[in-house]
Amino acid sequence: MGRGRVQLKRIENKINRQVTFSKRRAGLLKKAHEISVLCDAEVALIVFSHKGKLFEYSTDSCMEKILERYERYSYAERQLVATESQPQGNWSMEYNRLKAKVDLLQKNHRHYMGEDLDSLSLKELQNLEQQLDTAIKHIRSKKNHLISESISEFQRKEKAIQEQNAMLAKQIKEREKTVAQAQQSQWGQQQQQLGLNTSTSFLLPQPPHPCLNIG
Amino acid sequence: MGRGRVQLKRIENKINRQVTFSKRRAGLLKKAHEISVLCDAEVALIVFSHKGKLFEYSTDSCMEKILERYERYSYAERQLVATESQPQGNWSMEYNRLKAKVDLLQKNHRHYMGEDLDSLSLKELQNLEQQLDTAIKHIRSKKNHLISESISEFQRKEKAIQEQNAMLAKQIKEREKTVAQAQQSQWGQQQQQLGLNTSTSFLLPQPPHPCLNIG
DNA sequence: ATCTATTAATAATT
DNA sequence: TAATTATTAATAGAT
Repeated sequence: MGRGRVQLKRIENKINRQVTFSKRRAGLLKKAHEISVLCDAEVALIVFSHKGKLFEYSTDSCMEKILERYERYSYAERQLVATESQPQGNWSMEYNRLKAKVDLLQKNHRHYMGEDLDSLSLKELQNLEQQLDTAIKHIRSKKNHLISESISEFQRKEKAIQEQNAMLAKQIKEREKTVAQAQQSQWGQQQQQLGLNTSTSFLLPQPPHPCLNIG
Repeated sequence: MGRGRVQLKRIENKINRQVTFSKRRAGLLKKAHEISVLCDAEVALIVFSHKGKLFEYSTDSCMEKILERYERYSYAERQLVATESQPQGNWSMEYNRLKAKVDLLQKNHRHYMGEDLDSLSLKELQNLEQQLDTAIKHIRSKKNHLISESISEFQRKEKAIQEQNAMLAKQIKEREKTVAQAQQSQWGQQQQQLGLNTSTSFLLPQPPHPCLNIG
């Protein structure tokens, strides 16, 4: 949009760069405001010029609140960056920085517990509600996942145990057979020892049947 | 830019708002990147959707540095305020103690955001769910309280304004009467000045009635 | 998601 | 720095 297209790289001509910066900065701030109003979004925009001058836009002019909200969201990564070493220089400053962080986290935590809500605006309450709603959905989904996992684990175990049972029952049956055969042959031998003809054995009582009922 | 111009006010249609948000968000992030490259500027852009989802852009992906620069630039006071009670003895120990606290709070916070749930047991998840449920109930109750408060505030205001309206209307009517009487008496005087008997005045045309329609 | 008629942004120029 | 203008880019509404 302009006479001729433009390469996405640093404008080397200082004057042009300055002019383009002014124009595009205005456009960017305008668009930030527009999306904020049109789409009911919360926007924070910070621009430092090449020369170090600050320009900013924030929905409802409350940059601080938006930045706090941002920190709440992205603390996880932040911490990884900040958890390296201990401060080399000003202990006092670092200590206070950390203390402020603790205060903020504790305040947030109370809000997440549904406490100390008096200081919050309607908008903030709505944001909080939405956040908690999302969180609770995640938690329920995780919980349900765990539950269904443990159910299928139980089912697996049950099946395995039943199979083991069946195998054991089979083994027992086979052992019975072996025992029966052994007893039978032993009994035959006893008859032989008694000098009786095996052909007449069908007239004699059978050996007792070992009966093990399972389940 | 688009078919028909657009009013700068919240898009009420939910679908349209969502679509416009997607499109404009992409455009905004792109433009932020462009000005950053073309003009060698440092840009931080944070966008929370209506639903609370976060989108961000930052030059060279170092949001932290830019936010710190911002705070240095415009909120130098902040750090000065927090300089009160400090540990007298072992700075290192106190610092680490505080750091541990921050870690714990952040871990909790992530859980309250529905993140990092893998380390939690079923029991812990159930506790968390219950806690959030309670919190959300408090928040909703607070929210509803605020809403009903602002509704009755509006009603009060409406009533007051209506009463004022009625009073103003009454005043205007009285003023009309006064004006009419004044005109009437003026008209009567004119008749007298013309030497006519006032008793015959009923035969003469009445003075025009000044009619001020309101609403 | 993709298309396209339109508006908006802006690069070059004055 | 501020207009103007010729172009390109963004996007609203439609599909």
